[in-house]
Amino acid sequence: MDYNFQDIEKKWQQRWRERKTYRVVEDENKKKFYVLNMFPYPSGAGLHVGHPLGYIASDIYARYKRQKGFNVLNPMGYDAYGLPAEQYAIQTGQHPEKTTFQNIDRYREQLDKIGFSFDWDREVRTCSPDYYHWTQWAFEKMYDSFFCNKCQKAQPIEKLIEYLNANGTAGLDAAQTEQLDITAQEWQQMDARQQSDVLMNYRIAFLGETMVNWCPKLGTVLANDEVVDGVSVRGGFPVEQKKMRQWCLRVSAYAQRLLDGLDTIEWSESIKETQRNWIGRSEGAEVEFKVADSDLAFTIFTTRADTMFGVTFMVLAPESELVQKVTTDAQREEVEKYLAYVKGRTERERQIDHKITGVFSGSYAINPFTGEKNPIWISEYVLAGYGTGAIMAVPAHDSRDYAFAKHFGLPIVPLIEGADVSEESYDAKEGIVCNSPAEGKDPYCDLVLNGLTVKEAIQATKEFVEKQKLGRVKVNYRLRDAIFSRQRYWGEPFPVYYKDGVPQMIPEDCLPLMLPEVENFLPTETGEPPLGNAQIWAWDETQRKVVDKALIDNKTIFPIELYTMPGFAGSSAYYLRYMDPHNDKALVDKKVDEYWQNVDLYVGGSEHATGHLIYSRFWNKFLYDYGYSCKEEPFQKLINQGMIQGRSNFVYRIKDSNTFVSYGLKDKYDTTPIHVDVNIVSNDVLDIEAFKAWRPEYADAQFELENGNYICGWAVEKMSKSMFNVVNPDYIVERYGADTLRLYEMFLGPISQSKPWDSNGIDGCFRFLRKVWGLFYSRDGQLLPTDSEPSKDSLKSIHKLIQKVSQDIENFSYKTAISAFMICVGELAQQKCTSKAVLEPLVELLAPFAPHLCEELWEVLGHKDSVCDAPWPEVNEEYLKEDTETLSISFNGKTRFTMDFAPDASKEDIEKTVMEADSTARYTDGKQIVKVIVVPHRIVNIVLK
RNA sequence: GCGCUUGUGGCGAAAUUGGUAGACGCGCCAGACUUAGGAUCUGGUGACUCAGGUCGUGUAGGUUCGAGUCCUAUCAGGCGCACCA
Repeated sequence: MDYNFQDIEKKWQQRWRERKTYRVVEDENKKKFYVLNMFPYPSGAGLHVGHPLGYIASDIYARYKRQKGFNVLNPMGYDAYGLPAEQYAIQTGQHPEKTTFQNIDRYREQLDKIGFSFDWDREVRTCSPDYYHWTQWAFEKMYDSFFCNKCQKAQPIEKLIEYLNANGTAGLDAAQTEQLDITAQEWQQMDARQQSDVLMNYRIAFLGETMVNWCPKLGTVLANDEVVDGVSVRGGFPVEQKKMRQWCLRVSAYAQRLLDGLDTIEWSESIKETQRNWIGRSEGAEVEFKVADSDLAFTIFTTRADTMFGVTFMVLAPESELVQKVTTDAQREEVEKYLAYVKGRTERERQIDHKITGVFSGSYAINPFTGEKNPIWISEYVLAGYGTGAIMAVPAHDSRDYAFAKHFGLPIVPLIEGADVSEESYDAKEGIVCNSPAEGKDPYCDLVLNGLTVKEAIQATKEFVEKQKLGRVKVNYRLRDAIFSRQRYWGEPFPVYYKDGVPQMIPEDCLPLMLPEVENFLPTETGEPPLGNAQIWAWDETQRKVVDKALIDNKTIFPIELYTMPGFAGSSAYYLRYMDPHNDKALVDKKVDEYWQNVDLYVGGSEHATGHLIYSRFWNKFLYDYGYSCKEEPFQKLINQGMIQGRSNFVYRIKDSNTFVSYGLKDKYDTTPIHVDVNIVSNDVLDIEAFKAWRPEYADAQFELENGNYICGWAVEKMSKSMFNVVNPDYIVERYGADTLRLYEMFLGPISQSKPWDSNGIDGCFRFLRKVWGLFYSRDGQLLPTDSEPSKDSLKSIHKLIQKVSQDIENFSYKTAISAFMICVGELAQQKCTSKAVLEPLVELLAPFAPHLCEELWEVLGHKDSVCDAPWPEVNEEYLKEDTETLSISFNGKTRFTMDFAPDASKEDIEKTVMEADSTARYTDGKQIVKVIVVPHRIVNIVLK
């Protein structure tokens, strides 16, 4: 009987649905295991074979863990807010919700065909109100919090208010936008609006006047990780810098904890490193410089405190507020000209060409270490957003300062013994310091650095700075606060209304604030975001509900926020919601959260390293501070699946003709390569009839063949519609079955590596499953399994397999596990094994990989329950033992001969026997054996003299 | 520039603490069965070769009885950050 995968798969998918095989409930008697995939954005194109890669990998692991006796949570849902649906809505007027739901249905249909063990009762959609209820709730919590630097955690804003009432900002150590200096009395005398502004400076979700990445084409702001090379990731439109009042999240407050947490989780080194880079911690010192002949002073940040004596000029960022203050009248005209030039340069231009530009301000700063006057320059090479927006320039030991100094003819003073700075700066942080003043010689300070190493000098200078109160030791981070507003329709609305311009949160018990209906998804004529088109969009404080905005009276009825939240809002805590998706009292019940804890295994692409994977760690840490999440890190182990690229096929048309030549003959003619749909090519052989039918213009095409076949050329490219290289999983499922697809995707190569989709090997996986089938049914449909005693050989084969597969799954080496299956099944077939005692563990082991087939075979073996609850077989070492062990005897790294030993022969026995063996002399040219080394893997090495 | 990472047959790739390099699959070759087929099954398949062997894991050294694996240098590809002081 043939392996009829179509019937089998249909049958079991239906049973799983009916029996709710994959439903999971909290069970205190079982250990939990939480497996999660990054949930997909349901795009209109549907799934291609790249999408399920990670899902299959995690599904195998989930099923394995379940058989191991764990209570496994393996949920799936949709990241349903997103730009494409909105763009489509703008073009067609179709509501994004409709498009999104259609796409979700399509995804679901495709996913169901692959046989995943998802618990669909736990599905979440970020766009559904009972989900975004908790996104809004978290936002309100962040609004009502500040970050205490001393205790390194979020605290209720009331605590801050209490503190301000008692002390003002004196001694306050909280994460803040800018340093404020307010006395308790001043605070108490402020009106509501002023107090609101002060609190904004500390809130974790806050309104900030910040430079944002504004994308005019998309009509919205973008987060830093949504901009690459000065253009938007989505669409590739130019992005410019613009100052806007925006909602922001104080992610930077958590920089240190985000960094420290990396040491506690099992992620790949490369992705941890990417996050460390993005956080960009640097230790240094802030030093205050006074401006000569004025009351002004400013602070610079440096990581090279040891170079204080090599400062020859200062540089301010053009955007710095100090620029106007330090510019002298004589220089004003030139400075203004320069500022205008900088303003005209786009972010992109600044990133691409690093032109050396700048202007002298006319003022001088006094080096607190030497009393020397250093000219203050203004240049775009100093960034406003990093450190203090001002630097001390040490041209001898910083290449950028060096280039600037050379360009403008400023002095260069080397400070390290033997450093030659005539051609380039000496940037390395090593060597012995010189040129600092000798002891007692300097009227300004008695710091002696000469003779110290750079590292020692940095330390000594930092201590000196702290002691003399010239500044302070400071840690700086590159990580910026996240901009949290988007000028779009299709996103979570902010639960915020404005009373006299002061933001107010909609009461927690009135959430969710539902996304209003609009007629038009474009910005309004007055330039408001799309929500400006909503008519029913005002908050009535007395009725506590949303009302028509015509009623706004600014007494009890107020306008609601028009911005919506960005894409990462909904994806930042979804893993918590899966634990308790139908709870309408809390994001997740405390008890339930304590059961599931956090995600044990998270699978997804590495492209989210500086986006989602930072934001959700931040979000979770915030919730953790309040005890809403019981684990500080959301994702314990992370596996990054590689991207599946497309493998395009080409046909070669002779120029100005309708004749196509096979790949091997193309060089004989002048040909043009043309992309051909990979779905009508198999093993690079073109299906000529299908090709003729593909496009009307090819209907009467002529072909020049090689050995009777038309061979296509190929190339690895991005999988995309325009290259005709998109392989749809439905097609593979139809032709080979879901189990073959699952097996083959895992057989393609290591999960974490990017690789092209290449259907050339899929037959091998299909053949393997058919061989498995062949162990159960003979060709004429007879059932083969019997209760007979298994042979020693077959027991050995299967126990070897148990050992190997168990190890490989734990290491995510699915490919080698499948190889082991192939070997074992080959051996069992050869042994004509029919014993249930062997076939049963085989089915148990294979079930995570090929669940449909194994359910069927499990039933064939007489079981009534589902194979997912079958126990994971245990290896019995007894069966693995050999009767005799053949040892290879080698010297000089080569095997020379072999000898047989009992498997439990001792090392000494082996040494003795080899030493005395007659055959030895034949191979050793009469040389004497001086040493016999017994090593694992049946190898004995002898040393000759 | 800094950081991370990967280099093994025609291809995708295996290889426990250093221990028979190339498992397994694809492709290719040969054979079987066949009223040629993109079917199935069996065997072979790193390269040279005087047929005994020799050489082979990007390159060059080193440690070792023994190196894909460890060390040093170097080359090439991929990814991330990048005027971050």
